[in-house]
Parts: sequence; C-alpha cells; structure tokens
Amino acid sequence: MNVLIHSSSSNLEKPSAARERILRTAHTLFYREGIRSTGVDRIIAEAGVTKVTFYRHFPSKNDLILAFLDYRHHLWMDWFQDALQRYGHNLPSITRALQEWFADPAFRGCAFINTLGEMGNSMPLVAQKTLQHKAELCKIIENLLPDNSDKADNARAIAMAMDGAIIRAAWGEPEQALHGFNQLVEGVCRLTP
Amino acid sequence: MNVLIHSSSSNLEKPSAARERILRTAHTLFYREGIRSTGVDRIIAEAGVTKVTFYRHFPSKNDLILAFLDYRHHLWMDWFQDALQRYGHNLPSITRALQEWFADPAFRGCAFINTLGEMGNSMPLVAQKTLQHKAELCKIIENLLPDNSDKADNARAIAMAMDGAIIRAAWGEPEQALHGFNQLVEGVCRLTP
DNA sequence: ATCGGAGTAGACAGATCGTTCTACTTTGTT
DNA sequence: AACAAAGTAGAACGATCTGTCTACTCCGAT
Repeated sequence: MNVLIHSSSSNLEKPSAARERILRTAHTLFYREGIRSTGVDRIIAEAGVTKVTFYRHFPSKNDLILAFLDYRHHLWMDWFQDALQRYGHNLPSITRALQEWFADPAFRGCAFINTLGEMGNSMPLVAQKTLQHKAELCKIIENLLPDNSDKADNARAIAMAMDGAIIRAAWGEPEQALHGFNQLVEGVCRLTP
Repeated sequence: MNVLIHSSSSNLEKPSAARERILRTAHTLFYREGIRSTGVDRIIAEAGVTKVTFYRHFPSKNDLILAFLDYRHHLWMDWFQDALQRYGHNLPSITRALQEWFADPAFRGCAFINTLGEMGNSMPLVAQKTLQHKAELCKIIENLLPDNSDKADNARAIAMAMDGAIIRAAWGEPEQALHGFNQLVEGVCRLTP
C-alpha cells in the first residue's frame, strides 16, 4: 500500500526502461537504507541490469544520487498536490496529507533532509536541490493561505513545522507529530487572522 | 570560536586520555562528515592512537557510534542549559541560544537527526538514544513555560518547531529559521495564554 | 544488408572498509 | 621487584567499494 507510487507506464517518449528500473531501485534503496550504505552493485543486481548499462546511464554514483533527488522531488510533489486536492485543498488538508504519508509503511522521513544530513557539504548540488524542493513546497502552501495574511512568511513557518513533524514521525511518533503540527499551524494562523 | 566546547580538563577520575581523544575526534568527524564516510582509520590517525588502543576502548565502530551519541548528548545539553541561563532562562532565551548555535562555524544541524537519518533502522539503539535526547530537551523546555498552559503539549510543539528551525539553519538559512521559529512559538503561546 | 545504440554476462583493478594480529614499551600498584 | 593494564608501531585479513574492461547479442532505422 504505497502512497507514493511510481508512474510506471508513461513510457511514450521511451526514456529507456533500463534507466527507469535503475532509478526506481535506487530510489527504494537510497530512501530506505541511506546513500552510502547502498552500493551500486546492489542497485545493479536488484534493477536487473549490467554494469555497462548502469554506467552508460549514470557515469558515476554521484550522478545517480542527483537523479534520485530529482526523481524523488517529482514523485513526492505529484503525490502531495494530489493529496491536497483529495482532502479539500485547504489548510487542514496538509495535516490529512501528512497523516496519509506517515501511515505509509515505506515512510522514512524526508529524503532531502536525510540525504543532506548524510552527505554534509560534500555535494553542494544536494543542498541546492534541497532548497529548490522546499521553495516549491512553500509556494504550494502559500496557495492554501487566505489572502489577507502575510502569505510568504506564514508559508515558510508552516513548512518549517512540517519538517519538524516529518522528523518526529520518522522517529516513530506520528500521532504526536500530527498533533504538534496542528498546534503550530493553528497558532501561526491566529497571529494574522 | 566553538560554542560547544569539550570539557577537556575533567580528568580527575581518569577516564583514559586516549579514550577521550578518540571520542573527541570521532565527534568532530562524525558530526562534520557523517558516520559512514568517516573511517575508523582516519579517527585513529587523527586521534593519535593505535589500532589496538582504539579497539580496546571500542570493540567495534558501532560501539563508537553509540558512545559518540552519548558524548554529543551531554556536550549539547550542557551548552544548551548554560545558554538558556545566560539569556535569562525564559522562552525567548531559546531563540537566543539557537542563534548562538547557528552562528557556530561548526554547526551542521542536529547530530541525532543526521545520524538517525543516515543509519535508518539498521541500528535500533540510535533511534532509542535520539528519543531520549529529545525527551530530555522537552523537559527543559517545559521549565520555561508558564504554569497555566498545557506545558507538556506546548513543550513538544516547541521542540518540533526547534527541529524545523535547526534543519532550515543547516541549509544555510539561519535568519529565516529564527524568524519562523519565533512565529511558531509566539503562535503556540497565544493559543493557551 | 548493415551499422550503431543499447542490452547481457562477468572478470578485474585499485582503493578503502572494519577488524585482528604479533611484538615491544611504558606506567602504576602491590 | 614484579605484574598487569594500557600504550606504541605497523603488517595483514577478507570483504566490499566504485569504476573499467572485453566479448557477445539484439533490434530498429537507414
């Protein structure tokens, strides 16, 4: 019951089935077990490709890491926007979306937070992609806020609260995470009604 | 100008100078560069000990990782409590303490968030120590809250906001992190005045 | 018909990983 | 004086890491 499903059958422009399999496998393993503890050999084996094929598409593991983040970005954004729509596309729908995500057995926190935390400053592009990801998230949150409030500011605060909630949920306390998140969001909204 | 300084001269009960050096070196490297990307060979070299000495104190790298978290816990808690006292031991003093921390050139986010994110579920004790760390932090925050409010609940929400701020600061946006954190704290406090 | 791009299978190199080992020296306690 | 704990120096282990290489197959477009 994965909530974040891979759009498997969009091969109309043929972006290489092998490449897609590598990327999906890398996504699963990188997200579940971390970047460094996942060797390329394992990705290659589980994706069912050969080394030559792998290195043809991704000249180095670093290239795969960056592609993984792009892949993750689109996957997560698509799911999140869809979830918001399904839950009413208003402020409370964020909580419902998070609840859905936290309940996913594959949930293991935010891939960007985890990756940046693991890689440190050794890959500047990771930090850059992380910032882009969160900037886009802020824009989406902005659209859920009423016009009279200071939208950009409040959206950033809510995004921060989201990260805090995601981390807490990753520690195995999803209920407390959602409760605390609601508290924080409610508080912020009361400040600029 | 490290804000988190190592209590170097507390060798009255002699916990082995070599052990202390290994632990300090591991702390620096693990925190700055991550766990898996820091090999024991490098720790051994930079700590100026030999392999035998290293493995006498820490039978495996995993033991060192856990000791690192304990070490970090005490180091950070001591600094944090001291900073709170210095800034007035009230709610706003949290922000000042965070500001001080974020300005530290060695700042690279929360060691527990980073480590748990990197290790995943491969080391259950890491998750356990992380929860203990944050539980203790919540208790400290509780003591800063007025009596009439729902202290435990609010402390947890504030701790969550702290984590969000820490992450944002680790991405290189300390001012936005502090601003958002203030917003969130102010909002929570207005809910239960 | 043919040529190139993308695939398969798997050996291999060179570095680094965590860990163990032998052999010797210093230091503190009894 | 003697002994044990804790230190030094450094070789070596097997495993695993990323990345390269040769040799062969398949298939679609020209």
